[in-house]
Amino acid sequence: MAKSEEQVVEQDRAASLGNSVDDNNNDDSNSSSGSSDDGSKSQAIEASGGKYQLRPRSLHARRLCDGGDWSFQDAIRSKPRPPPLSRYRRKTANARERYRMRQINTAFESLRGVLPSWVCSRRAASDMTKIATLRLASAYIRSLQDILDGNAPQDTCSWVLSSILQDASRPHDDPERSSSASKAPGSDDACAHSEADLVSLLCGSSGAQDGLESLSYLAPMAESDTVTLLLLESDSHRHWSDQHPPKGRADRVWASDSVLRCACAASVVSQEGVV
DNA sequence: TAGGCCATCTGGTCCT
DNA sequence: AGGACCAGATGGCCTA
Repeated sequence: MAKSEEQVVEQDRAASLGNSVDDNNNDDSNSSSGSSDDGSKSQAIEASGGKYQLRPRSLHARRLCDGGDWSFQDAIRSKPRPPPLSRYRRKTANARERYRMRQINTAFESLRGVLPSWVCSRRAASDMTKIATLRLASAYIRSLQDILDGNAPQDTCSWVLSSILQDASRPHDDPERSSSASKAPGSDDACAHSEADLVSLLCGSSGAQDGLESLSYLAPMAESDTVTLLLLESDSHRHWSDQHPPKGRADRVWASDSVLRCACAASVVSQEGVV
């Protein structure tokens, strides 16, 4: 026989009563009840080289750590804890939460779908995490904005574009391309010669706040890989830019894909400390 | 084995 | 009251 909702509520409440405010705190219960308020603050242990911090587990210590100066006891008294949800409502809430998260994941999939393939091409599919997707999309949007605003490094781009276009016209999932990009460069003298030119061009065109900084969180790419990627058969492509000088906004937008690749490469080069 | 990413559960808060 | 949103906790899976 099914339990009545009241019974379930009672059961849940009884279960929750075992959890005081400091439930699941076993380590710092002493500090929260003792006189070590200063110590609780210091319990925000630095971890992972300062990238993140460990917060105290007890609410009391956490309030102190977060800088609140209100009375914890007063807060407890003035705002009684609401009863836990019934089992039915808990289940429905869980289902809603799952649905909400599915929607979020669907949105992430859509976002990955609208990103140009080359933006993600250097990443394995498994590397397109949510945070990576957001960062790439953010960089992509900012770079598009730069192009529309005319802030893109066009001199640089017009030179580099020619070496990019064939790559852009290839199938995006060409395994050879990624392997060639990761291949150890340096065997080609022409590449080695052009590398300095490229770097100087990229450095000269990437000002301190030219928008390329927005790409700084792209996946790190070795300078040698960047140059190898950009200089693939550059001579044969140079003819293209001669025959197709940028005319208007449409052309610029049309070339945005390649311009962005240039911007990404420039960003990566500067990120590698070449500048 | 540590660390990253993810899905899920859960409680708190705010809004309608 | 119930739903939406958020953040913390937890465990599983994968990879270096």
